[in-house]
Amino acid sequence: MSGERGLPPVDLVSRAYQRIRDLIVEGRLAPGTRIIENDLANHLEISRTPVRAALQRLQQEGWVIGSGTGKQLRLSVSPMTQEDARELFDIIGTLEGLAARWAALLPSEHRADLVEELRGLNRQLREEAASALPDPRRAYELHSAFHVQLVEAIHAPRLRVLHSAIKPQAYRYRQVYSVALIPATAEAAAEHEAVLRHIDAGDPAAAEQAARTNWANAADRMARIIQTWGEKGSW
Amino acid sequence: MSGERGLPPVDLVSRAYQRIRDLIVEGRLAPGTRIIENDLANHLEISRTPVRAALQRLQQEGWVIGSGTGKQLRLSVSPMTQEDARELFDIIGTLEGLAARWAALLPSEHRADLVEELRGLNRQLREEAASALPDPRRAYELHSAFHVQLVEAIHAPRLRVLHSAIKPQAYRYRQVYSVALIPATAEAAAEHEAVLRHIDAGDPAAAEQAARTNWANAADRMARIIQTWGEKGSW
DNA sequence: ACTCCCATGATTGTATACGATTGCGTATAC
DNA sequence: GTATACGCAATCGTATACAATCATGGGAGT
Repeated sequence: MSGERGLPPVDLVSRAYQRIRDLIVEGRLAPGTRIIENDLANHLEISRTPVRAALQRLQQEGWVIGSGTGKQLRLSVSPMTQEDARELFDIIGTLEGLAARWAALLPSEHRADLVEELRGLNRQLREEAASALPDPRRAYELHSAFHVQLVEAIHAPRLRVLHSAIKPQAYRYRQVYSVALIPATAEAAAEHEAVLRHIDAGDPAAAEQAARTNWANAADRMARIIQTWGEKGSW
Repeated sequence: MSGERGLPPVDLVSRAYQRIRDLIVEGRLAPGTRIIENDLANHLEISRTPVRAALQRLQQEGWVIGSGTGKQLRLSVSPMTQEDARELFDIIGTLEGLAARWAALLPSEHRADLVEELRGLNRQLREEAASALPDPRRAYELHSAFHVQLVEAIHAPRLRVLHSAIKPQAYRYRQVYSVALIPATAEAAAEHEAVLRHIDAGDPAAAEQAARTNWANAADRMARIIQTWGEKGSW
């Protein structure tokens, strides 16, 4: 997804951003946890400056939330609620719907290549889910790759930035209930296939609708599962 | 919209963000202009630290763009191009379409209040455009308020944040060609009215479609004007 | 005269230092 | 025993100092 191999030529704030985000996604920084710049800086073995920059970005993207009126604000990890999940999934569905629409408007040659590539990913996803011992991490990677590639394929910088900022937050929810979601992979793959079919046919409206339906269903599946809360992580 | 008349309890980075953004919107920092942290800090009479934080936020929102592979990156004001305008308007239309959809799903009482409030704004907008000496600033404010209030009305924090980050960038284009756009205000107001009618009727699909159409038409109007006036800063 | 190399300046990334504000604990007074 | 006030520790915002890297220009050599 991010694919940043190569440690030296990356500035500390990007790495801090990634690492803190991972801490949150993995649940090691549990929802509601108070965030102290100093502690994070110590944990990451860097100074407060890059941590601060990373935190500001995380705050703007909604990973951490600031309380306290303006001045002396305190940061904490954004809580995970059902309403938030619903809003999140709806927004992503809308954005990806737009991506699917644009994809269906590409020249037919590009469309064919794209559909072929995504069909490959989708097939791998199906196989992984149907295997005897499904690997949640690999399923996650394949699932994520499908959606990322779809947005990546159209040349739309702003949409790409938005999507890359928001979509991982859905995977935060997905991660928590990853085991419970494995059985639903087949449905998801089928929905993916529907999107691809409409893109292949060059039908923008249908492609958009299919993508939105996919995420709406994902929201439903998630809502059904949300019952027990994530436990606190120690780190 | 901004309306932060300088109470002391506002941190420097927020103020720096606002001021730099205003510089960009007003065109005093022209598209393509190279950005030097020190110069900005001197100009704003603060240190580099808050400027840096503000710049990072501006970069993430797409106001400034960073070039240079990873390491030693240089910032410059994002250029204004026709493709960018098109993408921007489409994205905003999609987001506001979602907002309109949700608005149409509100309890009918809330809907009535909302529609009434927005009708008021729309009427003021019409009057301003129809007056003998239209004030572009006031038209801008009213127009902006309409869209902001629509999104504000539904209780959707993430959508609100997204909208507040993206929409002002459309007004950057709008600002540049503000004079040329005045005659189009009547059309815009009519389209607004269509959105309100569908929200009032509680028809989510129609409301969403109307909002998207509004922004699609806005994109067309903008494209026509850019065509004749030329793009700024893409070179 | 042209080219190449080195040095100096400019610009950014990172760390640290300092002042201010806030929340909490404790001690004292009622 | 309880409540309030005072003080200290914790944390954050801002400034400044330092290091690293890149560009640019001038001088020397061919």
